[in-house]
Amino acid sequence: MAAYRGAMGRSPRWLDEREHAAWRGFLAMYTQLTAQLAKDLKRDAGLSGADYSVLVGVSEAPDGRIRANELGDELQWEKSRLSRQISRMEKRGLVVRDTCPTDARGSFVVLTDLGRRTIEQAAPLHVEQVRRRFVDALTRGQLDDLAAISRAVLARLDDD
Amino acid sequence: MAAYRGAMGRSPRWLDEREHAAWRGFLAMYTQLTAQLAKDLKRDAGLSGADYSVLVGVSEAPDGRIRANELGDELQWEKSRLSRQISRMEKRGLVVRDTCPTDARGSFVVLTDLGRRTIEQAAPLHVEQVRRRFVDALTRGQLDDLAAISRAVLARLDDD
DNA sequence: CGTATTTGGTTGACGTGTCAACCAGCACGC
DNA sequence: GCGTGCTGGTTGACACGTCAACCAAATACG
Repeated sequence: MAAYRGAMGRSPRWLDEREHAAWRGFLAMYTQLTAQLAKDLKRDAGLSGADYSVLVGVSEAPDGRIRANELGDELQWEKSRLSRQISRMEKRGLVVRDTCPTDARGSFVVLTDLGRRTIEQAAPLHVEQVRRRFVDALTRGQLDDLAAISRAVLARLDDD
Repeated sequence: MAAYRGAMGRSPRWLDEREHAAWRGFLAMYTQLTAQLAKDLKRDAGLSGADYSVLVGVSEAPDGRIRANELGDELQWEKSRLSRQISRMEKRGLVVRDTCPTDARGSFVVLTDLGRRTIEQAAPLHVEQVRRRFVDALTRGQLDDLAAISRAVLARLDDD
């Protein structure tokens, strides 16, 4: 979603220099930052970002078990997305599915030993990379600025 | 790439509250913002974000023609990604490929009439949505803050 | 109670992205 | 000129995501 500067007939309010710099910079920064972090994570722990998110979600739940349902809410993922991701991770032995005794439709996602070892090894490395590539590049003030910016945009999205 | 708060043995420097808020907020904001903009774009113009970027890149080039090569550099895309994207767009009649007279290996991507009509219709609508959902949610100061933050992170990435 | 609706989850079809292998053509050095 | 390597691009295999259709179990409600 790059910007467009071509000809147009009486267009709406175009982006001025300041707005354009913010928007393009933001997009480029996110894209490159997450691409680099994904590479780091793959190299250091053999995980994709999706793998990592799921392992974090499951490992934080009591006993390393969580209803697929809840995990989906927490990650804000569509159910089909979660289902496919869990299938892939199950094949690799990181998690297993378990039936839910109180709701026959539902299922639990359960961390395996391998899954736990994997996330416990991956998490500190990942955090270190986030720090190196993101947190440490910014001042405390900038971190607060960014948090405020994020809140403002999210609030706007919620309004609509 | 959510954060991890589980147990760990003498981990590296964990993220404190401020850092965590900035990082999680940033990720959530980007994810939701771009998801919404993608929906807008699909609904308003039948385009994906990738379609839009390509159409912008091609339409800005003289005569609506650009070397695949250059387009890839501009978008920072891998060549295989661009190749597949162009194939899909060619099927839909938005662009066509053309051979390059001065380098038999190379090819041009050329905007069709449909492609031009499409981007000229889509661009103002898209910009309006970016304004609504992003630019107008922030103050001028915040736009400048975000641009500075982006520069800082990108500079850090470049160093490594 | 019995039917209607909602909820939890899987799957098929397909769009999209990456990596590695591959091929052809250019460019450089001797 | 002619290897040798670099560049431009495509493709196969696979990871990942969405949408819509589907199924079964739970729940709501007359």
